[in-house]
Amino acid sequence: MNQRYEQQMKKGVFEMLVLRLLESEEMYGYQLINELKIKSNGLFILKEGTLYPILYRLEDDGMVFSRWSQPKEKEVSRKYYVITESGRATLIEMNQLWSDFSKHITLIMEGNNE
Amino acid sequence: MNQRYEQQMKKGVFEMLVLRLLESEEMYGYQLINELKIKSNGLFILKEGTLYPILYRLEDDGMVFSRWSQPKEKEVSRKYYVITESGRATLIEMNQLWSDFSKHITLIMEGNNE
DNA sequence: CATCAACACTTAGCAATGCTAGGTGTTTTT
DNA sequence: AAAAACACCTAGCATTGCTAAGTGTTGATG
Repeated sequence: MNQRYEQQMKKGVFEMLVLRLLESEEMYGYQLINELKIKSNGLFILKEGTLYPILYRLEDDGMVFSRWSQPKEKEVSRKYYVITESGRATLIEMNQLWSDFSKHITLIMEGNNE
Repeated sequence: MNQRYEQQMKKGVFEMLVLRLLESEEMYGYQLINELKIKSNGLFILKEGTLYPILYRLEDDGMVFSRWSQPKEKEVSRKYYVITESGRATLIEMNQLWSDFSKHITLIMEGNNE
């Protein structure tokens, strides 16, 4: 099938998923990509050129804030992202919205051919 | 919540939903907008500027073809869209993909905070 | 019967977002 | 020493939904 459709379906949930991962614990960019890949069983593989702009947007919107780690000898400095109260509140709403959507979509897709 | 997130979530399933409606019976543009609105309980309201480009894309991709109705006296001519074999096959794949996505997303969203 | 809403289709141009493809620099593996 | 992996950044492109405009018809409203 056309790869385009697959990509389009994935769009729109990336921000929610990233925020969801950050709800559990603060993470840095590269880590988020790996965690999402693992947790989604390889279904959601974010590209760096996709993730970083998402993080900057979330930060602009006040959903997260970032801090650079203080690396201990022979460690790279990493930029950690931390979810804010506003981010947690938004995540709850996103989750609700998602439940609604998926319920309705499933209904339409499985509906009888009347 | 930011309206942006809502819109983004809806993107990506519009084509699938339109194709699903056309699977039941041929329809014209305006009709599709109303049917989707009713079937989704007002959740998915396609704008004309969104739907028509979708239909043209589906047609370009060979998922549907269109025919103008021969209006009987005092009736407007309407452009009906009919799903093709290729469209039916793609719809099956889209449906499978959607099931996969929603399953994984729900898992991540509901997963324990480990 | 004039006006306005609803029906029905079309499209140019804008905004948002994911990706490509490049860049920088560090650490680990080979 | 070289290559791969880690970690971050970003300009520019492609796709897609929407705004806002246009055309023309039919039906309701006063």
